[in-house]
Order: sequence, then C-alpha cells, then structure tokens
Amino acid sequence: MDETVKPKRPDGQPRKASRDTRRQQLINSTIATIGRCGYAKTTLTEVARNAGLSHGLINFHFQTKEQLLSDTLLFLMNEYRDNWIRALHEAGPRPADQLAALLRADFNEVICTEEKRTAWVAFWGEAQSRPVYQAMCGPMDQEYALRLEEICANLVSEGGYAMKSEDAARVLRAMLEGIWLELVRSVSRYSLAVAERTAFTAAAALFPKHFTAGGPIPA
Amino acid sequence: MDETVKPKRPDGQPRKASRDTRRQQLINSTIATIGRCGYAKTTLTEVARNAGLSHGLINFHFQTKEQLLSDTLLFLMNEYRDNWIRALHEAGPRPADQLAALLRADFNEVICTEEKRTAWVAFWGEAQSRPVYQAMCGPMDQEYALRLEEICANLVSEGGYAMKSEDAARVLRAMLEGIWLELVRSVSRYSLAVAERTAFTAAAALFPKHFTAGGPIPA
DNA sequence: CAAGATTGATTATATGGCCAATCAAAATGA
DNA sequence: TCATTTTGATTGGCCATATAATCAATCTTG
Repeated sequence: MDETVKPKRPDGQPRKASRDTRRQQLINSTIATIGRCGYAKTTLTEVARNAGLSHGLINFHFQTKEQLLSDTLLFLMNEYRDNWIRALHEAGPRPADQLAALLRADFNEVICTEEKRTAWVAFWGEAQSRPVYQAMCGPMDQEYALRLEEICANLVSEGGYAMKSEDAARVLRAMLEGIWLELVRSVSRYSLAVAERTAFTAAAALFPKHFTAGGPIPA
Repeated sequence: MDETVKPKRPDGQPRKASRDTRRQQLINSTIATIGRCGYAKTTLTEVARNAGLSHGLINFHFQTKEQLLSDTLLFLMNEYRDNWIRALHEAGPRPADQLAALLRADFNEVICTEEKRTAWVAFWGEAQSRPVYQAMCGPMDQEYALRLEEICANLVSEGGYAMKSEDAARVLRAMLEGIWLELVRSVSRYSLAVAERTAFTAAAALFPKHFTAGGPIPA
C-alpha cells in the first residue's frame, strides 16, 4: 500500500516538530504577518493561521504575545548582525574593501527581503514606546556604529580627507537606514541594485580617492 | 464677586469650542499619544484623556478611529509640505541656496519635534499595510523628490560634477529620512544642530564647489 | 506506555462605536 | 434687558466584538 508509515500533514511537515523548528516557523510567520498586516493588526490567530498551526501553540512555545514579538525582533537583529560581521570578516584588511563589504551586506538578498524590511520598519515604529526593544537594539546599533566609524577614520587618514570621520560615518549610517525605509515606503520601489549604487554614490562622494559609484577602486 | 460670567473649565478652556479648534486639539493629542504609547497602543480613550475630553467626542468629530488617524497623518503631511515649500520660496534662485533651504527646513523646530518625529516613524511602520496612507503619502513624496532632483540637476550642471543628479538626489533623500529615524531610534540622540551639520556634510561631499560642512559657500 | 507537542473550546479583558441625556451658548422674542 | 427656545457640542454608560491567555483533552512519537 502507498500509505507512508510516518503520517505527514498536508503540507508535508510532521505534526510534531522539534522545539526549535516550531519556534523558528512561528517567528518566520510573525515576520510575514507583520509585513502583510502591519504591527498593529498582527494577531496571534493570524500568525498561527499563516503558519498552519493553532494559536494555542504560540502560548506554548512563547509565553505571551510580547515574547513572540521580542523574540522575532531578536532573530532579525542577530541575523542582521551575523550578516555584516561575516561580510567584514571576509573583506580583508583594506578599509575601502571593508566599507564596500558593509555597504553590500546591507542589501544582501537574505536579510533585505521585502517582508523583513517591512517588519524592521514596523519595529522601528514601535521601538521608542517599548523599553524592551530599545534595550535590545541599543547595544547592537552601537556596535555597528563603532565599527563603521573606525573604518571611516581609517579611510580619512589614508586619503587625507578634510572632513571629520564621525560626520562621514553618520552620513553613511543615516543613508543606509534611509534607503531601507525608501525601499519600503517609496511608490517607485527601486531595486536592490539601485539601492547599492546609491550607497556607493555616497561613498564615492565622501571618499573619492577610494570609491566610484560603481564600487571600490582596486589597489 | 469674583466668579467670572462665562464659566471656564479647570484648564481654562471653554467647555464648548469651535469645530476646528476641537479637531486640532484632538489631532495634537493623537500625535502626542502615538509618540508616548506607540501606534499599536493608541486607544481612543487614551487620546481623549490626553486631551482632557471624553472619548465619545472623538466619534463625534471624526467618525471612526481610522478617520482620526488618517486626518492626523494628513495634518502632519500638510505641515511638512508647507514648511519646505515656504523655505524654498524664501531661498531665491541659486540652486545652492535652494538645497540649503531644503536641508535646513527638514530640521525646523516646529515640524521636527520629538513627538512628531516619533509619530512619523509610527505611521511609516503602518503605511505599507494601509492603502489609505500610501495614497496620501505617494503624491506628496513624489512632489518633494521631483523638486529635489531638479535642484540637484541644476547644481550638477553648474558645477560640472561627474555624478548622475538622480543618484545624488536619492542619497540626500535617503539620508534625510535616515536622520529622522536616527533622531527617534538612536540611544545617543543627537541635537538638531548635529543633524543639520550631518546633512551639510553630505551636501559638501556631493557638491564640493557649492558647500562645506558648515553650509553653502556664498557667491 | 510515557512524555511532550498540539488542538480548540472557553474565559476574561480591552476597546471601538453607539446613543440618550445633558449642558452651554447663541438666537429669538417680549 | 431679560426669559425662552434652539442648536449643536459634550458626556459617560452600554454593548458587541476582537483578542490574548488558559487549560483539559487529544494526538504523536519514541
């Protein structure tokens, strides 16, 4: 007979999954739901429906809705951090290559999907009224800001540029977040390629000896 | 006797105010409430309490909560638009002065308060899931983008810069929105003066013949 | 069979919308 | 000038609904 020994659900998933698998599945569904319905209209029932599970299960794996949401944000933050840390690690010692790696990493197809960008902006919108989010984001943001300032300082001393390196770093940081925002908000949503080109245009303007709008100038 | 003929409320306001006065008062309270509690936790009761009025009154002046929120966004948008239009009008014909006016206008103390910035980010977070907001923001954003691109194109042809003017405009636009976001999110919230300096750093990098980090170079 | 995951009915709570009663100010009339 | 009426803003209690949380029963798998 053609019945499988281990009965599967319609979607092919085993009914009983490991703790971590389910948690991740629910987090992914939360991201998708926030992306589709917005933060305010994200309900447990909707998250559960998108995951094809019952809403009671959410309270089993996460104690409260708050937990689910902050664990989702935590996942996004770790994913984002891992991404730029890895990119930087692979970039080698030249500051121009390092900045290029940071800029490209921001538009990596895995972390910069439509859904995730939308979820990020939704979290930003709620962050200032939730100390929990602030506490989580603060250190992560600062780590990134510090590393970026370091790289900018190296570029400034290398190229003998006149500007203050902190100002340059602030321009780049703000622009990167701004592009994410535009990718979400803009009617004429531009592609990731255009986004990257925009970032390098800024880098070229700030550090003309190291960059063109097409990318870093080879050694 | 010292009783006033027209009895006033404890806060000095007449019990009965004109339609427009009340509407504006409720919109202001909505901005404040979104700023303090976030979009998701903004309830009619809370908005009414912050305004010192009963919640029933909101449904009288605005039919639904949706109405109240979209009218609030409309107010913010018109205020923002009026601000940069006026600034541009007062700037004269030189493109460098025009860009300087736009950059400064973005950090005007009236439109760029803590509360309003926070409310803006909250609306951005919800916008993609609400066609109503999209429809309202789209044309306004496009008008601004168009004007900015025009000015950048003039600067590029004036200075003979090598870059594409649309790329420069995109950098500036993204950076301005990014700075607003950072002013809301950042732990080390910087002052509006620093924000303005950052914006001019970008302008100086893009258009070095026209700007320094301190502002536009006089004719 | 035991342990743990999963379900879905149930409960408690919060919130938006509704509305009848109230009240203040303006309009009207004597 | 003062009393009366009218108008429309304002209040607060009420209700229907939505939603998060709970939990006992059920199902899966080892």
